[in-house]
Amino acid sequence: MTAAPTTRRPTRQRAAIAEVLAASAGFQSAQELHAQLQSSGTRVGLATVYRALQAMATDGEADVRRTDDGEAVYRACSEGHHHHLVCRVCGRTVEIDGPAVERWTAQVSAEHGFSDVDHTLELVGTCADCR
Amino acid sequence: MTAAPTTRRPTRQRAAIAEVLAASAGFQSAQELHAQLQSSGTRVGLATVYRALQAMATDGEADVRRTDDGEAVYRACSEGHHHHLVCRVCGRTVEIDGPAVERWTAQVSAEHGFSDVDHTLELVGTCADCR
DNA sequence: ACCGAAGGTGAGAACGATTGTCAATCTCAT
DNA sequence: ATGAGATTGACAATCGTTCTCACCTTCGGT
Repeated sequence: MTAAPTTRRPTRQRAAIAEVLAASAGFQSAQELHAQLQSSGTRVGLATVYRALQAMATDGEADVRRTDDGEAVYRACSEGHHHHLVCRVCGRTVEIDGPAVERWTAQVSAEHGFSDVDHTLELVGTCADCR
Repeated sequence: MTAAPTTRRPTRQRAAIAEVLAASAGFQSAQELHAQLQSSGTRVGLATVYRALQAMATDGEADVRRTDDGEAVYRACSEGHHHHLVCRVCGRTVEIDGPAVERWTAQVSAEHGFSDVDHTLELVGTCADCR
């Protein structure tokens, strides 16, 4: 859980995947990432994308989350994080920053004796234009 | 997404499913629930179990959560809306109530002109016992 | 109580994301 | 350069979940 038991070698594919992941702000599924690589001309197998993402998640280089329909989505771990307010009709997305929420989560976590707490917050509503 | 426009009829199967769900304390997958019904002699189709659980979740009668491997697990929802603090190691779950978060989301939503905003917040960390 | 209409059910097929398989390929240390 | 072992990729195999469709129930009117 703390170290990488299996030796991990640097490869062209891993680098490409890490790069694409780091380049985008939000969470992406393995399939989306694979599609991006394809369209950018980088030929990488889908299975490899899955394996690389899992490895990164295990090594703490990526965050994993499950969408409502069970798809696994990944995000580069170190980047600053924010949340999204999504319109359920047109899909418009607003990035929001929630210092208040961050503070609250930290407090609640501590109260229950939890450490290394990560959080996911998503707001879904109807935007002014779609009302 | 906000109301249940489709009329929902009471049936033997729905009742059985709701009962089993209410009878157990923790989260269960649709498959586990189905197995329980089978062994207790209640004959219900797996597809029906899935449909019923989804309906209950939509109607706010059940809580849904995704396990790390993407399986959907359900639990009877006591009442009111709350969030979860889940241990990433042992899966222990603490229900938390976040008036501060509720307030914050309402405010942010209003600021951006969004209405009927729903939110999902999940905290994942390592509990004291698993540290 | 009887009927037609619309929702509900169940068995099995279909789906789609993810994982396993295995020969070919690539990296690293020697 | 070379051999050992990690990595890759095309494809098959899993497995939870959803779809299809013919049959069964419940509901509202009569």
